Amino acid sequence: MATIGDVAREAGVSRSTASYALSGKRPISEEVRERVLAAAAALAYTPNAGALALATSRTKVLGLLAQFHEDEFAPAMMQYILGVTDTARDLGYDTLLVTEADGARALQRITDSRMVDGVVLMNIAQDDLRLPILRAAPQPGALVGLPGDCAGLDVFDLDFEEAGRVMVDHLHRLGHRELILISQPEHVVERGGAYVWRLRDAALERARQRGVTLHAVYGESRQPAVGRLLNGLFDAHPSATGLLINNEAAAAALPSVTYQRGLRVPDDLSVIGRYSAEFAATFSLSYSFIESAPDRLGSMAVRQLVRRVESPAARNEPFVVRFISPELVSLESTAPPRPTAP
Amino acid sequence: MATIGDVAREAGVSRSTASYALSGKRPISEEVRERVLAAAAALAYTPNAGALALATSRTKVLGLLAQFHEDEFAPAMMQYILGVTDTARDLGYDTLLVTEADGARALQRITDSRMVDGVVLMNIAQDDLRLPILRAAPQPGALVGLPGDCAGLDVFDLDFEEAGRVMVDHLHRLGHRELILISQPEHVVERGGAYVWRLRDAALERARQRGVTLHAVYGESRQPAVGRLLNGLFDAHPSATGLLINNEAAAAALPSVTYQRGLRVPDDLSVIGRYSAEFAATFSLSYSFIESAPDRLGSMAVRQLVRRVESPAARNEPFVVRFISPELVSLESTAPPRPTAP
DNA sequence: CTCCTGCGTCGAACCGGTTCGACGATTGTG
DNA sequence: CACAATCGTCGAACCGGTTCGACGCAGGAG
Repeated sequence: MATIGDVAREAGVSRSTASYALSGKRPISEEVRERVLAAAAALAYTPNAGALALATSRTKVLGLLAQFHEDEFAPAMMQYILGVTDTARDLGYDTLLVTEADGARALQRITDSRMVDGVVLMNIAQDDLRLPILRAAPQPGALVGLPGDCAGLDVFDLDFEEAGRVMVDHLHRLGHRELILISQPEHVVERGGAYVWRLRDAALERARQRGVTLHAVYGESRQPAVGRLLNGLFDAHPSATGLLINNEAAAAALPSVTYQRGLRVPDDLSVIGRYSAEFAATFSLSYSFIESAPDRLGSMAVRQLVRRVESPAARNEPFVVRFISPELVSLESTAPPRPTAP
Repeated sequence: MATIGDVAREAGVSRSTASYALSGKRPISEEVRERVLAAAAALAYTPNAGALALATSRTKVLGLLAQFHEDEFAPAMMQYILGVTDTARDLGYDTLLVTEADGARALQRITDSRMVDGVVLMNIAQDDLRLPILRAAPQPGALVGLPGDCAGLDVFDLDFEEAGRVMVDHLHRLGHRELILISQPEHVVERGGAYVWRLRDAALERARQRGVTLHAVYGESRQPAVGRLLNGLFDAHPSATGLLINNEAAAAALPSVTYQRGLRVPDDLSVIGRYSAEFAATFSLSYSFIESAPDRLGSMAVRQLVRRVESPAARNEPFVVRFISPELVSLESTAPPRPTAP
C-alpha cells in the first residue's frame, strides 16, 4: 500500500507538504496541491488507520456494548444496533460491536486500549457495573436506557412512566375498569431492568387514581411458557377487559392465544403493546402500541456522543438525561368494553 | 494513560526491555521481569491499540459486512452476527460491524485503511460487487453465503439444494403428491440471492423425479402482504397437502392464517420450514424445519478467517467451499395426507 | 533601496509500540 | 588462563501519519 511518503515522492514534495496539501491545514500553492492530489489518486493512497490514530489520538470508531442474555428477546435488539451504526456512519464513524458477556471487562479493554473515541452502552441495569468504568474512562459515553445513577453520563430512554400512564388512561377513558399488565420476566427485573418497574409502578399508581383494577404480573420470554402464562391470566381474571403488554415475547404470542380461546380483539379484549413499529410489522401485530423508537434512541445517543467527541467545548457541557415521549400508534385494537362480562 | 515508557522508567529498565519482559519474546531475568510486571500492574498499563497496529500491522479487529435491505427480514440477521462476534472474541478479536448501504465502498475503506485484519461478508449476491474488492485486498476474507464465483475465497453456506430435496422427499415419503413452495420475495432473487433458486430448483427437480406436483412461488417479506399471499395460495391450490417455506416472514405469518382458515397442522396441511431453531423459538413456530444454523456458519467463517490471518502457512492453503448439511428438526407438523382432499 | 511581512515549503520531532544489532558480563570449554 | 558462546539488557531505527518551528523568497511599505 502507498504511504504518504510515496505520495510525497511521486509529487516531488516533502511528507509534511503532502500532508498539508491533503488536509488543507496550511496554505499550499494551487500547483503543488494538484500534484499531490494527483499523486494520491494515482497511488490509491489511503491513510493507515493505526498511524492516524497514533498521531491524532482519534480512531473514528465508536464502541457499542450490547448484552445478549439467554432470556432476552434478541430480535428487538437489532433495531437499536442499526440506529447506532447508521447514524455513526453518517457522522463519519465506524462501530465496534461488542457482545461479550462480561461487559465491564470489555468496556475496560476497548477504552484503555484507545480503540474507540466514545462508547454507547445498551441494556442498562439499575446498578450497572459498567458505569463506574465508563465514568473513569477518558472517552465520553452515552447510554440507551436509564440507570439508577445518571451522574456524569448522557442518557437516552423512552419515558416508561408516561407510557404506563398513557396505557391506563387510554383504556380507562374507553370505560375499562379491570386490566391486566404483563411485564418482562422476573429475572429481567432481578438483573436490574428498571424500565420494567418504571412502567409498571406508574401504571399501578395511575390505575389506583382512576379507580381501575390492574393485575400486574411478570411474564416469560419464551414459548411455550409465555402462551401458557397468557392462558392462565385469562382464566384467572375472566372479567378483565383490557391487556397491557410490556413484553415483546408476550405480544408475539398473543394472536395464537386469542384465536385458540375465541377471543376477539377489540370486541372481547382491548390490547395495547409497547414495542417498535418495526417489531409490529415483523410479527404481524395489529395491536395499538406505544412506539419504543429504538432507532431514534440509538441515533440520539450517537449524535450526542459525537458532539462530545469532536468539540472540546461540548465536553464540558452539563450531561443530559433525555426521555422520548411515548407515542400511541392506534391500530384499532381498543374499544369500549362489552356491556356484559365476556 | 501509562505508556510502555512509563512502565520502563518505573521498573528502571529500557523501553525495549520492558517490551520483551511483557511479550516474552526474548529471555529476561526473573527479577527484571517481575519488576516490569509489577510496574505495569501498578500503572494499569494497557498497550495503545493504534501504536500496536502501526508497529505490528495487526489490529486484532475483524470486519463484518452485513447489508440490511428494506425488504429483508432483519431479526434473522442477529444470529449470524452473534455467531461472528462471539467466536471472534473467543479467538481474541473484536468486530467492526459495517451496515453501510454501499457495501463495496465500505469494504474498500476498511481494508485500504488497514483497520481490520480480515473480513466476513454476509448477504452474498450471485454477482456480488464486493468480491473483486475483497480479492484485491491485502487481508483475507470469508463469506457466509455462496456467490456465483468462489475463486480465491473461503465460502460457508447451508446446502440449500439438499435442503430442497430433503423437504420434497420427506413429504413424498409420507404420501403427499401436491405441494406448495413459498420462497423469498422476487426482488431478493433479482438482487442475486442465489439461495432462493438453489433450494427451489433442486426441489422442483426432485419433485419431477418423484412425480410430485410442486407449485413454486415467490413470497413477500412483510405483513399483511405475505398473509394475503398465503390465503391466495390456499385458494388457488385447494388440493395441495404440503407447504414448504423458504421465507421467514411467511413462516411467522402462517399460524394466524391457518387459524383463520380453520386449517389444522398436520391433519389438513403438512408444513416444513427452513430457518433457525432460535427463530422458531422466537416466533413460537412448531413446524418441522430445516435448521439453517446461522451461528454455526458465522462461527466457521471466523475460525477459518483467523487461521488465515494468523498463520502465514494457512494463507497459501487452497480455498474452501464448505456446505452445512441440512438437518431436519421434526416437530410433528407433517403427517400422511388425509384420504380425501380437504 | 532596504526592511518587514507573510506565503509556501521543508526538516525534525513526536505519537507508542516492536524489533534488530550490539555490547558487557557471566559461564563453559580446551 | 585465554577465548568463545550465551545470557540479559540497551540504544536506535522503524511503522505512517501530524504538526511545530524555521527558513527562503516574493511583494509591499516606508
